[in-house]
Amino acid sequence: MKFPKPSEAELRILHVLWDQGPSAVRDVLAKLEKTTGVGYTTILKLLQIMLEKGLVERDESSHRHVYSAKLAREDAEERFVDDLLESVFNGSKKRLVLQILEDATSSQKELEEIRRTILEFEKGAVR
Amino acid sequence: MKFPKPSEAELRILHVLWDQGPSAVRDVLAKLEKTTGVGYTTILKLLQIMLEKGLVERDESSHRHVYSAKLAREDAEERFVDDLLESVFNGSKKRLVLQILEDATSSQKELEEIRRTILEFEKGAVR
DNA sequence: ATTGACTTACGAAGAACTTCGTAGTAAACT
DNA sequence: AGTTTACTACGAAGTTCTTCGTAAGTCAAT
Repeated sequence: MKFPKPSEAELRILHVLWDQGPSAVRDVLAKLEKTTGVGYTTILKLLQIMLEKGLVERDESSHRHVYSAKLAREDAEERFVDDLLESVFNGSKKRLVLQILEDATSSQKELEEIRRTILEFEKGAVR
Repeated sequence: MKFPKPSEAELRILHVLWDQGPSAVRDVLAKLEKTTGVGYTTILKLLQIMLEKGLVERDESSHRHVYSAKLAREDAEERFVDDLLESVFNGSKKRLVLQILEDATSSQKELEEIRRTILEFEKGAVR
């Protein structure tokens, strides 16, 4: 277990770093202040904490520090999925997938998309 | 949004109530003390808090209170999946399913199981 | 009826998370 | 150069979560 699980607020910041690439505090704030209403120093503090945890790294060569995600999107996704599987579905991927399919908000279009995804995956991923 | 999202410890207790049905504190403890090493009053306190939140209800007719889950397993599963979709996968079920398939711990057997699950679902669920 | 075991209620402490205010420092601008 | 603006660092407060200790109530069995 290399990385700690990012908290909700940390995850919001990681999304920005994944989407925009290396960013200064103000760049992250620009993306989050509308949706979260959070202040500048909050983002700063969170990034500092994330730095300590190893979730991000920073470039201090200029006065305006630039942060980038050290935890890859894929790895974070896998970590969250594994945790959900363990804590909610007793490790059963089958039951998790079924729950996704049965989700009240599932549209016909989504279902078709998921079906195609699985077909393509099986075609490409021979193990 | 009727129910608050159960915390980790609350979820562990809900699993016991889902599996065993209505249970007293001691019954829950019996199932959890080996795995979590947690004490009696911890379970008691958690159940009291869960009662306040509406996650469980209790029968006080006897001195030994009996708790039962008010939040259904299905509803909890849906809630957790929806939250994960929102917070990690930007609402994309396709990407979540893909992540499950790509999960490092996926065995051939599991993949086959998931494929069958989807086929069966599509057969049964015409919309 | 006293003791002992079991139970509930309550408070409190420690940890993690989230947020912000304040102070100090660097950069930019007139 | 002096002032304004932008940035970092740090501390602290409020919240939730998890845990347990202690006190008080109930019940059964001697």
